[in-house]
Amino acid sequence: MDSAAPAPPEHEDELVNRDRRLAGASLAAAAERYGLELPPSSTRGKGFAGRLLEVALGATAGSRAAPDFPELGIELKTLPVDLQGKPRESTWVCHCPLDGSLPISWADSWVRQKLSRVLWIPIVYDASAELGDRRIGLPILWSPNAEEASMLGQDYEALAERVALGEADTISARHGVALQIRPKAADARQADWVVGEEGEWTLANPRGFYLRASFTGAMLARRVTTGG
DNA sequence: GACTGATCATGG
DNA sequence: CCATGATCAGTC
Repeated sequence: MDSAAPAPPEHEDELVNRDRRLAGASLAAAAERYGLELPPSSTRGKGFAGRLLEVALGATAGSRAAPDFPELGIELKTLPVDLQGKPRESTWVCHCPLDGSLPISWADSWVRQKLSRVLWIPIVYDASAELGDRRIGLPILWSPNAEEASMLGQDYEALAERVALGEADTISARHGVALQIRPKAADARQADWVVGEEGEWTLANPRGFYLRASFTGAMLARRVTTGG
């Protein structure tokens, strides 16, 4: 049942206030409130927190390639953190095409668009917590400041250059200070046709862009300790 | 404990 | 199948 799901928020304030009312709730409690079944384990529940918050906050984009709140231009991201508020994981941003269609410049990139305005919702838990015991934290509405945009842009353009040179095979998660490229697929057997170093077509594992935990951690620390 | 590569679920 | 949503789990 999704009868408890609200209509899309019309203003940023409304969106943020909705999450403030959810803050402190466990995922189990929030799931019950919105009529979602709690997955039987965290392994089977990857992505559950994100889908739950989409329902709870009235996101509309579903699985389409659009912001979660198209009218507000806001992307919703849950961010798993430990009890000290430190990110436990990197953050998925978007697919990284290896077929020659990836924009070379940061200004034209989908990564920049996706990250231009993000509502971060911390999911707070320690290592022993079951999925349902993880708690929803206070939201942070974020846009990259000059320093953050500069870091992201430099990483992006360095990575995009490697992709453009057909060095897909040599791209690993080791590159990039804030932004990295990692495998992103149902399993390692999945493959896409990509342009190789000699311009030939070869198969490679699908990749995506991720934000390193060190980057989101610094972002959170700045926003929390300075008040915004 | 951090980090990378691998993997799980849902919907169109 | 491909996009969305991420976290797991082995290795460094």
